[in-house]
Amino acid sequence: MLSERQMMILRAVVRDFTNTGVPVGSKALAKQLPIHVSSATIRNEMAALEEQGLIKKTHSSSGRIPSVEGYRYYVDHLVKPDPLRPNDIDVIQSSLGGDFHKIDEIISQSATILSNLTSYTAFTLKPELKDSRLSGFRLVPLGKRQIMAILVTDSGDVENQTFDVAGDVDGEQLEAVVRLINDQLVGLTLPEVLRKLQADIPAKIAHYLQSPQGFLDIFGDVLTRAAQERFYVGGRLNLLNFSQDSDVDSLKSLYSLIDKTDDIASVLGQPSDKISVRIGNEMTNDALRNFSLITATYDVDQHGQGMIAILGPTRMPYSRMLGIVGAFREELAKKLLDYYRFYDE
Amino acid sequence: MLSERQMMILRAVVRDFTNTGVPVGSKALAKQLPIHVSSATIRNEMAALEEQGLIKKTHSSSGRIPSVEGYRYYVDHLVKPDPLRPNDIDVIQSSLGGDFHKIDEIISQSATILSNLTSYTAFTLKPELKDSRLSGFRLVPLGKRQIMAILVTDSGDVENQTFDVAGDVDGEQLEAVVRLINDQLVGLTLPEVLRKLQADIPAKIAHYLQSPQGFLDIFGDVLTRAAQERFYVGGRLNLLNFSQDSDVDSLKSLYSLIDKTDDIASVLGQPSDKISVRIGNEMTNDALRNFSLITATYDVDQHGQGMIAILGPTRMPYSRMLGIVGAFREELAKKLLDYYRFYDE
DNA sequence: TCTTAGCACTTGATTAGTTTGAGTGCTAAA
DNA sequence: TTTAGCACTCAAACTAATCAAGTGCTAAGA
Repeated sequence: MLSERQMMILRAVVRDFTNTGVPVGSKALAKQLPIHVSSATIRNEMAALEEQGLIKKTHSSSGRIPSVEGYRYYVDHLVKPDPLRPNDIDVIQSSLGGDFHKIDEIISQSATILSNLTSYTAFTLKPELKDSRLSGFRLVPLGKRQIMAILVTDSGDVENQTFDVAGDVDGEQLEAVVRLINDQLVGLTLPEVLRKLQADIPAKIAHYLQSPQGFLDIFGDVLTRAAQERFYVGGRLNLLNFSQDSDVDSLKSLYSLIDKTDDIASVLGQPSDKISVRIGNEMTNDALRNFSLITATYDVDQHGQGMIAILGPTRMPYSRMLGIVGAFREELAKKLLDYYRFYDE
Repeated sequence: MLSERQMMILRAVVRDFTNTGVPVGSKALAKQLPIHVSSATIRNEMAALEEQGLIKKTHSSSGRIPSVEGYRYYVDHLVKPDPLRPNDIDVIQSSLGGDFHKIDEIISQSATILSNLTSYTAFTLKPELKDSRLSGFRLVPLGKRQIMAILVTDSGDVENQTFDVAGDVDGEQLEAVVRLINDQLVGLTLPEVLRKLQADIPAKIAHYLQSPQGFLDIFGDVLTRAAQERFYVGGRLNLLNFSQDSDVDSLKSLYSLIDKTDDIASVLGQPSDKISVRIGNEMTNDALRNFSLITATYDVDQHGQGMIAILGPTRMPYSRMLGIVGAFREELAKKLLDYYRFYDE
C-alpha cells in the first residue's frame, strides 16, 4: 500500500524519467514537488518505494528509475491521459479528412498518422467480423495465358492473385470449377473452406480439370492470405531511434517479428475494450524487452472491431501516448462509420 | 601507369582490406606477396600508389586502405570474378528449382537468394519491354458495392485495385466505359494513355457516368502503378550490419531511399550489358557514400531485359560478388526462358 | 514519531598522462 | 634499385586523478 506522498513521488519519478531519460535523484525531486519536504525525506520515501520494487537504482549511488512494476503501478493507478494538443487535432483532422475509396486506405493511413503523432511505430488492423465467410470466388481470364483468381469474403475483404496457365484454357471448364466452388463453399467460414479444400473438393474438381493440383495451389494460396489478419505498420524506421548502443541483433529480430504476418496476433494479444498497456518483459517476446506496447480496439457497430497499437520504448511518456491512442480510436471509428454509411447508403 | 609490381601490391591491399577491414601495412604485405622483396621496397611502392591517389592512410603512420579510385582501378583492371562455391550452386539450384506460377514469384525469390548468397541487400527487376502498352482494362463487380479495376499490359504486367462505389452500379454504364477505354486506348504506351487520360477522355466518359471523377481517379491510380517499375528487395535488414557507429540518420535516409519506388531507377542507373560496379561517392546520392552497388542486366530474348543488383559496403569482396552476380544473371535468364517456354508452349 | 541537516561513502564520467605496437619516411650503404 | 636501420607518429589501451551527483545513515530537532 502506498501513501499519498509515495504516489506523488512515484508519479514524479516516472514523469521525470520518461521526459529526460536521466535517473532522478532526491534533490531534484524535492525542488519540484508541490509539497515542501527535504531531500532526506524524499530519500526515505524512495527507499520505501524501492523496497516495494517500484523503482530501482542503476548503480549503488545513482538516482532512481522506475522498474517495470513501477510503470505498471503508474499506468494502472496514477496516470491521467493528456488531452490532445491543438496541433495533433489538426494533424488527425487533415490526414483523415480526405476522400477514400477503400477501407484499407483509411487503415493504412491511420498507421502513418499514429506514428507521426507519437514518433514511435504504429500498427493498425481493420475492423473484422469474428468469422468472416466466403462470399464469392472468381476466375477472370486476362490475356492469352493469364488468369486472375479473386476471392471475396462477406466482410468485404478481397484477395486476388494472378497466375500463368499452360496450354489453352477451356472457358467452360473454368466456369464449371468456379460454379462448383461457389455452390459448395460459399457461406462457410474460411477455416472450414480450408478444411474442405483438403478433403472432398479435390476429387470433385478432378471431374473438370485434368491437372487440378495447380488450381488447388492457387486457391489455397488466396484463401490462406484472406484468412490471415492484415495489418499496417507506420513509422517502422522509428525503431532505429531506440536501438541502444546499436544492438543490431535485437533490432533485426524486432523487425522480423514485425514483418512476419502470422505473429502479429500473438504480439498484439487479445482484444479488450479498455486500452491496454504492456510493459517490457510483461510481453513474452524477448525482442520486446525494452519496449512497451499500447493497444486499443475500436468498434464500428455491426462492421466489427478493429485495433490500433503503438510500440515504443519502455520509457515513453504514457500520459501523452494514452491521450493520443484514446482520442484516435474515437476519430477512426467515427470516420469509418461515415465511410460505411456513405457506401451502404 | 602502374608497374606489374604495383598492380600486384594494389591487388593485395584491396583483397586484404576487404577481407579483414584492417588497414594493411608494408610488413604484412612483404610476407604475403609471391615475389620476395623487403618491406622497405613495398613502402616505396606504396608511396608511389598513394601519390597516384589509389590508396591512402587513415592517419599519418597507419597502414594503407584503398581509395575510391583504388577500388575503381582494381575493379576495372585487376579483379577476376571468383567461381561459385559448390554450396552457392546448391543454394541457387534448389531455390530456383521449384515450380512457379508467376514471373513475380521468381523475381522476388531471386532477390532473396541473392541477399542470402551475399549477405548484403539485393534488388531485382523483372524483364521489361522498353515501352509496354496497354492491352486490356476491366471492371469486375465483386459484391454489392465493390468493384475491381484490372489493367493488363502487353508485357504481361497486371495491376489491380479494389474500390467501393456509392449507390447502385449500372452494369451497362460500366460496360460502356470499359468498352470506351479499350477502344480508344489499347495499344498505346502507358505514358500516352496517361496523357490522354488528362486530355480528351474525361469528356467522353461524362456521357456514360454522372460522376466520372471517381472513376478517373481509380483508373489513373492503377495506371501510374502499372507504369512504375516494380522491384523486389531482399535482405533489407542486412543494411543494419554496416551502419557504422549506429548512425541512425544516414541509415534512415538509406531505407527511405530503398522504399521509395520512384527513386530506384535513379539509384540503379542506366542498364548496360556489362556488369557495372559503382563505388561510394561515384553515386551521387549521399546516403550511399559508404556503399557500393553492383548491377547487371539479364536478357530473356524477346521478353525484354531485367536487372539484378546488390548493395553492400564499399569494402566488399568484389571478386566473390562479381562471381555471384555474373553466375546468377545467367541462371535467372535460363530459368525465365524455361518458364516462358513452358507457358508460351 | 516524523523530519531534516550533515557527513562519509559510492559510482560513472571526464580528463590527462603513459605505454605499447604497428607502421611510416628517410638516409645511407650494398 | 634494393634494403637495413632508425627516428618519428599515431591510435588504442590502460592508469590515475578529479568531479559531480547521489545515496544511506546518524543524531538532533519539532
